[in-house]
Amino acid sequence: MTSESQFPNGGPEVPLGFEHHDHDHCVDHALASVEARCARKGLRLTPVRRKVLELLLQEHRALGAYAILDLLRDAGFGSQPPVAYRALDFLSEHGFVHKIERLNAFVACSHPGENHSPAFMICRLCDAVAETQSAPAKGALGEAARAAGFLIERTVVEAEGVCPTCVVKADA
Amino acid sequence: MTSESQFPNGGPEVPLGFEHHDHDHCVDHALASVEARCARKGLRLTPVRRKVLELLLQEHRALGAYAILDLLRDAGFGSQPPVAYRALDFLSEHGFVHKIERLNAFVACSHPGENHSPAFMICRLCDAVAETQSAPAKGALGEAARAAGFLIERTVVEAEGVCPTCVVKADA
DNA sequence: GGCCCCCATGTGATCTTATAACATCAAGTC
DNA sequence: GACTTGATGTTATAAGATCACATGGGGGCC
Repeated sequence: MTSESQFPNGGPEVPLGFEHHDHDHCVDHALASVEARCARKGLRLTPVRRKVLELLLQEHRALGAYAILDLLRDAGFGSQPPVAYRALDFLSEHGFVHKIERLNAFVACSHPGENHSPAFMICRLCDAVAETQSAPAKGALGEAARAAGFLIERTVVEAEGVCPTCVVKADA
Repeated sequence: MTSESQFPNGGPEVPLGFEHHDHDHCVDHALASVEARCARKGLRLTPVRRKVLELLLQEHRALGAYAILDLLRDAGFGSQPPVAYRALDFLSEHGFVHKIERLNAFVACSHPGENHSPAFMICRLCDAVAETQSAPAKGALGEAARAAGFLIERTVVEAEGVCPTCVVKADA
């Protein structure tokens, strides 16, 4: 089931960053990096948590919690919602995955550093998601917050639109 | 039920804009303004739609679709989810209400103009929501989008944190 | 007037997403 | 070896959203 569910939106040609890359390498690299960070910070990257991260890295797109749960079941883990949600809670609490609020779905973090306020570009045609950086506190929003006395702790920044690949397709 | 459900998060003192104001006046004004805009654009502000907008203006905070549905039922309208969702679809399509993705909830638009990309500040302690403007396409996000060839059509910008009132309370 | 079409509304059923509550279990501490 | 803590597993249920189909009201048209 894993394999035929992998690219429901038209093929692998528009992965997370809107570009091709050496995927196996990037998965391994990301996993290793997260393992190292967990070791350093004394976090327990247990089998379920590691598997969820690995699945998200492998699929390289936003997955709903229940899609993840299906994959977990296939991999021999528990198959009840809390299993997936707890792993996702842990991973997103520590910045290893992000929730895409607009899609009620999750992606592996594709950004190197630790502290970052991610921003996402979501293609409404193929559902591809790319992560980038934002600095919302620096713009109009930050100004409004300061003026109002509002303390920003976290920001959700998601742009919806059309990814480069789908722009080309639409023109054709 | 309408009245006791009105301020479940600690009282009316921190409404939409984190500040006091003449609420009756602001509701009437907003309703009239939306009516005028609908008339001008040939949009049908039907009784259900008008009621939903009025409820959101009156409560002056983010309400979930089912909370709205309860209020609609109390007001004698249909009580099945599509009733609320259809009205909300209409209202948000035309920018009269906004969905807060982070809360799966809806607020009446508190911004005058027609074309705007709203941004929100959400207090995690009292759930108050304030609307402001953002220009996400101008900052780091816009730059990344241009570089990637991504066409931004719409943005979700939501800041989570602590509102001025709750900052004071927390200090005390 | 009578007909038709469009759009909005109402309703039942269903689907998706998320959490509550409680039992078990393994690792670490004293 | 008993005790605590955090992770996992399972059942049940809450909360959010949509599908499919029936009804009904208001224009335009003849």
